[in-house]
Order: sequence, then C-alpha cells, then structure tokens
Amino acid sequence: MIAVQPAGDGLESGVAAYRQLREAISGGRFQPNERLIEADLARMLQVGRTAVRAALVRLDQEGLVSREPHRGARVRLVSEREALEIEEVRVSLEQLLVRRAATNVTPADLVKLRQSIDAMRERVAQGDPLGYSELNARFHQQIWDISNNQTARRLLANLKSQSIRFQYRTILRPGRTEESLEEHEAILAALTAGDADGAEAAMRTHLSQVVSTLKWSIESQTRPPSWLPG
Amino acid sequence: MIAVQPAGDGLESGVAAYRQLREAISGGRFQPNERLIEADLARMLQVGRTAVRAALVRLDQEGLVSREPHRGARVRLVSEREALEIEEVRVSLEQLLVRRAATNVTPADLVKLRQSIDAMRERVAQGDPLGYSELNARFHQQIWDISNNQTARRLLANLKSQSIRFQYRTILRPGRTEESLEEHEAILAALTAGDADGAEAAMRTHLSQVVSTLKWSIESQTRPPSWLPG
DNA sequence: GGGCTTGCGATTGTCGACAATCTTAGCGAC
DNA sequence: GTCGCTAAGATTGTCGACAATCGCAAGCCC
Repeated sequence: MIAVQPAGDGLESGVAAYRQLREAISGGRFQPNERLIEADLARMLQVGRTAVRAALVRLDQEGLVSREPHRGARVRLVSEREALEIEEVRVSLEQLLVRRAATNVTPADLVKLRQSIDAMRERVAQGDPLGYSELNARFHQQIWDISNNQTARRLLANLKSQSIRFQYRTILRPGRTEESLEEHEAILAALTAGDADGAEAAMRTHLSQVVSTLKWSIESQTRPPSWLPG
Repeated sequence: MIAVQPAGDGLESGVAAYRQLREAISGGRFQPNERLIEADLARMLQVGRTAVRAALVRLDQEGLVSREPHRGARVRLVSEREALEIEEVRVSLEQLLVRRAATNVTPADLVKLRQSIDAMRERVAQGDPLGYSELNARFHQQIWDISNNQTARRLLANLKSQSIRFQYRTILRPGRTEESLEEHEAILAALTAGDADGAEAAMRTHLSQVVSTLKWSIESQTRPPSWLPG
C-alpha cells in the first residue's frame, strides 16, 4: 500500500471550512458584526452547507462568531471591556508559561530566542512595527512551546484570535516597540539564568505595559461610535 | 402579542442535546473513552442525528469529546499529565480572579462567602467530604462572580468539567478537608481586608495544595492500568 | 496455524428537500 | 409622514436518503 498522505485532507470537510473561516475572521477579512450567511459561505469556500454549519458551531463555541437561533451567525464583536478581560487572562497564562519555561529551557532554545530578539531589534531599527509584531508573536510562541503546557497553549491561541482586532492599538504607540524590545531582553535574561521568579516578573512587567497601552487607547478615544447612523 | 417564554426552548435543538450530553459526560455517566454513537445518542436524547452531531462538534471543540474522521466520537480521556496541566492553569486563573475580587468585593458578598465557609465547616464536622466538595465549588464560583471577568470564568468552568474525573482524588485524602477549610478562611480574611496581594497569595497556597495532592495521588498510584486485559 | 484478502454490517459524512422562522418591502389607514 | 399590517423573499433548522468509510469476521492460501 502506498502511503499517500491525503494532501492535508482526510479530514471531514467541516474542518477545512472551519480553518478557512477562522483564518478569514481572525485575519480581519470580515467586518465586525457582519452577517455570515451559510449559503454564501458555502459558495465562497466551495463546500456544502453542512460543513459551513459545523464550522460555525465550532467558531461559536470558540467565541469568534455569535449565533442566534433562526437569526444566523455574525462575526462576534468583542467589546473593549472584553478585550481587557482577555488581556488580563493572557497575562496570567503567559506568566505561568514563562515560569515553566524557565525550568525546562535548553541551550538550543535559548539560541532560538536570541535569534528572534535580534531579528526584532532589526525591525525596530528599520521602523517596521508590523514586522516587529509578527516576530513578537513568534517569540511568545517559542516560550509556549518550551513551557510544554498544551492546555494553556491552546487557550492562549484562542484568546489571541479573539482579541486580534485590538492588537494594532498596542503596537503603533510611538516608542512602544523600543520599550517592548528591552522587556523581551529582560525575559530572555531571566530564562538564561533559569530564574523562574525573575522570568515571571519580567513577563508581568512586559504584558502589564500592553494592558496599560490598551487601557490608555480605549479611554483616550472617547469617540462617538462611528457605526451608529446620524 | 403574548410574550410566551418558550419554556427554555426557542433554542435550536442542538443546544438542548449539547447541554444534556455535556451534563451526562461531566457527570460521569459515560465511561472514559466510551464510544458515542450518533444514532444511539439521538434515540437516548430524543432528538435528531443532526442535533447530536452539532452537540458532538461543540463538545469536541470544548475538549470533552474527541472525534476522528469516519471513526466517530469518544468521551475524551484526559491523562493524568493533562489533569496537572489543567490544574496549573486553574491556579493561575483563580489567582487572577481572587485578586480582582479583592478590589470589587462588597459587604453583601462577604456575608455570603462567610455563610459558605460556615456551611463547609459543618460538613467537615459531620465528616461529609462530598457535601464539602460541593460547597467548595460554590465558594469558588462566588469569587468568580465577584471578580467580574466573564472570560476567565468561562475558561475555568470548561477546565473544571474536563478534569472533574480527578476531583475525588483531591477530596478524599485524610485531613485534607480540615486544611482546606483553613485555607478558605485565609482567602476570606484577605478579601475582607481588601488585600489583593494577600488574597492572591492565599489562593495560590490553597490551590497549590490541591496540585500537590493530585501529584501525590498520581505518583503514588503506580498501579497497572486496570483497563488493559490480562 | 498464521497472515492476508474479501465481504458484510455498522457507522459516519454529505447532500437535497422541505418546514419553520425571520426580515424586508409594499400597501393602506389615519 | 408614519404607523401598523400583510405578503413575499431570504435564511436557518431538521429530516431522510444515500454514499463513503471503518471494523470485524469469515474464508483462503501457504
């Protein structure tokens, strides 16, 4: 028997639809609160309505879309308040994970983390906050991997996809990337020293900055809700 | 128009199936790893196979059920290692919540918490660990409510339903309930004082005990896996 | 007997059709 | 003009049927 790997397929088609939809939503290719009509999505994704339906149920459970009986699904609009809740949870979990990482970390891991930070430093020098943000995500994910807690990892990934809409607010603040870079250095230093308490503290400092930035951006923008007519 | 509240119904029937199944699984009415056959469940719950299917997808996303393409669904067996992961996450989140609770708590809340602890003390005196356990859950949920972070609350509820199978191990250890009771007192004391750091520390102490108990129960029981034949 | 193939029953995955429900546009009364 | 009502269209919820796939047991070859 030729072990043909079924091209990433071999999955029920609902999973394919789920992944594409998830990518599309968290990638911002839908407006917040936009209606998600099953028939349209089915045409769009080239799958049956059954598959779309399954995908929507999953995304609902995951918190990315909200479904009401007989009224269909919409991409869920996470409020600013909720974004703060999410960020608080994220701080907690990242603290836990970096603490575990401090005891698990290998020299090879440290090399990779160093490479990530160096790459980030380049982006800062080039004034490329978006590239920085991507590398930032990679840095954190590396820590998740090292810490070896799949449960927390999964939760964090979910939370991140829910709050992605607020991400740019925390990146684009002037001078933020430079600060962020130094905070990352502190985390790496603690990990290198195998200092669990230090790593946790450094992570708390780092992410508390993110929370503050987010809070600031929310409170300072008391703009009228632009989605209301009139 | 008479506003007839559709008797808790008005939901798509998939939600009803989901709730019942969830209750049944986390209530231990299925064996771990037991196959969940759609047609059987449909008969059992008096709903169509479509609804069962939707429920299973949700439970899969939630981690209570594991589904493989063309191979059906089983109640997910969470490994001991995973139970520890979950408990670690739980400690993190409960710390966060009790910290927030310390700043939100009202006198009325304190009265209710006091009542819960008093009721627990009674159960301890009566030697009723199961009743104690229920009240324990209530105490923690009260704190969740006070802390007012829906996101963390939801995650904690999910985690709890996943690890419920290991709960009895942490309750039945001799002398544990007495210790647990005093730890609860410490938490309440910190909350009464509005001491966020103290509350967090007390919660950490409390739940670390649970983690230790769980670890101890796992490591000490190097029993042969009873579910293997022979 | 051991290992492989084959066939069958059991179960899941998908689709189309239809019923139930919501939403919107049109119409008429005031 | 606007309010309320009605009908049509759009969309979701549910079911039954069928195809695809799996697991198992019987049979076959060596």
